[in-house]
Amino acid sequence: MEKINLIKELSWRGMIQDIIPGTEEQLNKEMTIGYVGFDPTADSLHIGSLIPIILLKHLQRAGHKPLALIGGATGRVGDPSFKSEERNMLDEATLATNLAGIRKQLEQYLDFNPSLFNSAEIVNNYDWFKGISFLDFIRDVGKHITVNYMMSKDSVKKRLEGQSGMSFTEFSYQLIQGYDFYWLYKEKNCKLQMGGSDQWGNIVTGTELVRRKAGGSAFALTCPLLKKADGGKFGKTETGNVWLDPQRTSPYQFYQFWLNASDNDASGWIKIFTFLPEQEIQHLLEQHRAQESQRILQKKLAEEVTRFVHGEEGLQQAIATTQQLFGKSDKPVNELSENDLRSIEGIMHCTFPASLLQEGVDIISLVVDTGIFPSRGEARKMIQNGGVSINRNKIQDPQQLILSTSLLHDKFLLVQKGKKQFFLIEVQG
RNA sequence: GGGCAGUUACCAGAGUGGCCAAAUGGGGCGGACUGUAAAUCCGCUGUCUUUCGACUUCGGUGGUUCGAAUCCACCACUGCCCA
Repeated sequence: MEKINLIKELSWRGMIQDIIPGTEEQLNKEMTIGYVGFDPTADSLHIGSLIPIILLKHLQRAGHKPLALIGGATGRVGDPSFKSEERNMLDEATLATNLAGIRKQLEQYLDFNPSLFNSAEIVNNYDWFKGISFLDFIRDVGKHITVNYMMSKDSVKKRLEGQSGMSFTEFSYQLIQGYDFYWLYKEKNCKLQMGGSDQWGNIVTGTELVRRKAGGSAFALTCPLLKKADGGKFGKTETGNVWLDPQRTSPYQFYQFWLNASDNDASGWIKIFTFLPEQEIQHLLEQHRAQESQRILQKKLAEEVTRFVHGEEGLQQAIATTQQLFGKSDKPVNELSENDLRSIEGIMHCTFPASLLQEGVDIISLVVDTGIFPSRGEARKMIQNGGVSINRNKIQDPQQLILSTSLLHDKFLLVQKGKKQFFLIEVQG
């Protein structure tokens, strides 16, 4: 395998925000063990965690050994970095399920084959923290770092200036995370930590501990935090977070998320979230500029990331569904075969008693009884705003009756809430 | 322990006895335009309701008043300053 220069690779992709001098030399010198921490805040990772995963993946591809640290201990405390308020602490049971879920996911994305010289590994910082007493910790670790140093961190300063204050628990967080790095350095010869730029302060505390307590040198780099070009939060859709777990976010929804990227976002994201080589990306960018309405970038981006996360099969499903829902939008809906309708993956299915349709049901009752809308008032408002369609026909009149003659293949109704949220009602009985 | 300031809808933040379901901004959602984009414009944004309207909300609990987010008392929480 030809040697990839990790730093060069990451920097053309725009994935380096801060880097400790000497990191590149260290990586060129020897096979280096590097780690990234994952927060066990849910039992699935979401696309925000995709960046750390990709960082590890790049590390592995460059011939170094990736460690994924799951924060079993730190998850109990809560990272205060740039959050305006203290986070809820997780109870032990939730934490355990979350850890298991995340572990399973990580195993899909990194190569854990133990015969590999640089096989990935998962570690849980609870394993080393559970044996440390508070006294030991403040004596052996706290001793090396001054409060002045800790307070000078931007993440801490912000909270001290803010309205909500900061508990000692949160303040200690950087020491705990710093100790992780020290422990991994000593026990696993891990010399590199990567993470989002909001972690920079915590990471540097770690390298500081390695230097003062072990007399060694440790390295680090951070990746810019992602925001949408319009300043919005990254990774949200109409329906909430975008998860990696196909149970929570179907491959179709996942694919749609990327497909909906704005031009500005897509050009940055394609470098970060795909492994395509520089030349190919340059080429795509040019193509896209030439014919913006074709959305070449978005399509490629969605394709690559969906394949990475959900595999070829998930991708094909997602594309098929997309074409059924959007691709034929100028053709009449009844061209969709029964099979097409059934195979539409990732949209919400609901059922409705057939008998009621014989008489005709008013649109509002239909849409509320199937759970598509939570209340009649809301459904009415949405219809009055022109936000509801049945079988691709916009409903104009909130009083409108839906009859069984509207059914596709005598069974289905395709309901749209807004432009992009689809529901398939199947009549029964 | 003492002094001061604060607690309003998803967030920020006005409101200081009736005109308050509560200004404004942001966010969210929908629509138009477009390329399932961005920008722009328009509508909705406490709950229920076809309309009228009904009901619940301004940290908590009591009180004053015909009437309280607004006044009073106590409690809780938060921030700042002093010890």
